[in-house]
Amino acid sequence: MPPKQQRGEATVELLLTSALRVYAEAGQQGFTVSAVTAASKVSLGSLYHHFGSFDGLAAALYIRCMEQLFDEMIVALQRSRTARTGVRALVQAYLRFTEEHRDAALFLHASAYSGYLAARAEQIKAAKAAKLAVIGAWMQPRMERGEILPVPGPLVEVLVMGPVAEAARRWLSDTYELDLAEVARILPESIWRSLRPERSEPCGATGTGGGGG
Amino acid sequence: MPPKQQRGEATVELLLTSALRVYAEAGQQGFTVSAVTAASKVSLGSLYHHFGSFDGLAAALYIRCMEQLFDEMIVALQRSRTARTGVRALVQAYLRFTEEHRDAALFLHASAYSGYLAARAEQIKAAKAAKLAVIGAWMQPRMERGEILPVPGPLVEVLVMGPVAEAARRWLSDTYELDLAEVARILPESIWRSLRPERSEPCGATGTGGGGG
DNA sequence: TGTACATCAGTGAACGCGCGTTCACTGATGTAC
DNA sequence: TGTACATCAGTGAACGCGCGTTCACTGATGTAC
Repeated sequence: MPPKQQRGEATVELLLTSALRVYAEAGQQGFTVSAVTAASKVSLGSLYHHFGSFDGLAAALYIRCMEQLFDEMIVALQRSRTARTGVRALVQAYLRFTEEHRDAALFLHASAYSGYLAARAEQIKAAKAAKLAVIGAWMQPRMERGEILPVPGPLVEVLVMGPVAEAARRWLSDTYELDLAEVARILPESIWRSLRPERSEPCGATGTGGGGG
Repeated sequence: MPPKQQRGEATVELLLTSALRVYAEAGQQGFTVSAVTAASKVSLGSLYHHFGSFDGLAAALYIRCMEQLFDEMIVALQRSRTARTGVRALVQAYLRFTEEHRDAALFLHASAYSGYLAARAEQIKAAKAAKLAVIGAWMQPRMERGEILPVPGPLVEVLVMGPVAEAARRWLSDTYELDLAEVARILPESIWRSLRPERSEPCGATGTGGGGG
């Protein structure tokens, strides 16, 4: 249900932005229709006109944040040539997004099991798959060329996204003191170490077999 | 507020067990006081007598599951001698717990941002810190001996728990097809590769300049 | 250009439901003498 | 051992609140002739 008039677009934008702010400021428990209408000054009926339900709004917000994160990772990835620089770029893009869009990152992490996504799980899965396919297309030839350890596909994702996501979660939670700049310095290479092929030469040599670019 | 009579203990146990089942079967949205009292056949007043509030019950359940997971990891860790076998044991214990106590693992992951823990954040943090201290005590001398890459403390946690947690989340979500047995075969060594010191052999020198201790 | 009409966008009072919580109470258990 | 009393454990009807949602409506925009 995309809006068909300009003012509709503006209202949708205002609602999503306000919803994210409400979530960031009031948390899961304070994330309610009335809080969003109060924060946005948009009327209740207008919210329902555009999103059909509160879950609908939440799902739309989730998809928007998710695609934004993926798009930034994809841009970073496609600037890279070797497997190593690609993996490092993915990790750095994720961390940069987390820092620059704290509220969106928090919403993404916190929504994972939140129930309001359950009804639209298929839609969300499809949106995610579309973005993952782009990343997969970049990775696949490099895996085939042996620039990445021959590990089953899903495990590559686990090894890359696992540590970054965990670092992001901890930074977002305030409970742990985590210096994101330090994480950005160390983590990309640490993650790459878990993925790079073992050295086959006697010793030294080009390491990743890359050198290119 | 620990129960002072045996039948009290039994009721508490029954409530926690039922709550976990309710969560597993009905999800976040179906996780309500009335669902728990219905499932456990314990009266509402009795629930409040023991836990004070519904959040109190949820927090108690969270702590119980969390400590169970940590305890299994700690047992596995303390059977190990080298840094490598220790890290592998931690990872494997986590995966085993996930498979054997699916409901508890799900509850742990899903509760992370759930709001009902917010009020007791301090208590939970303390309980977690107590367990982490045990793991830390095991790790520290080995880090000092250079058996683990000299990476800042919190990042070791991120590198170990990140991929395991991500794999667990994916297995729990049913959305991805992930063979937990395969994960258990590959992940421990992959994670170890991100933590082990670089080979210091013939040509490479000590790499990070660590060695110390 | 003016008018008529359809559709889109926005409004806000009202509603019903189910949630977490309270409370006055009964029954069981433990303990003191 | 028996009795009296305090505390713990358990009960379930009742309550109030705030949630998501509905709906009859007005106003704005776009379009056809």
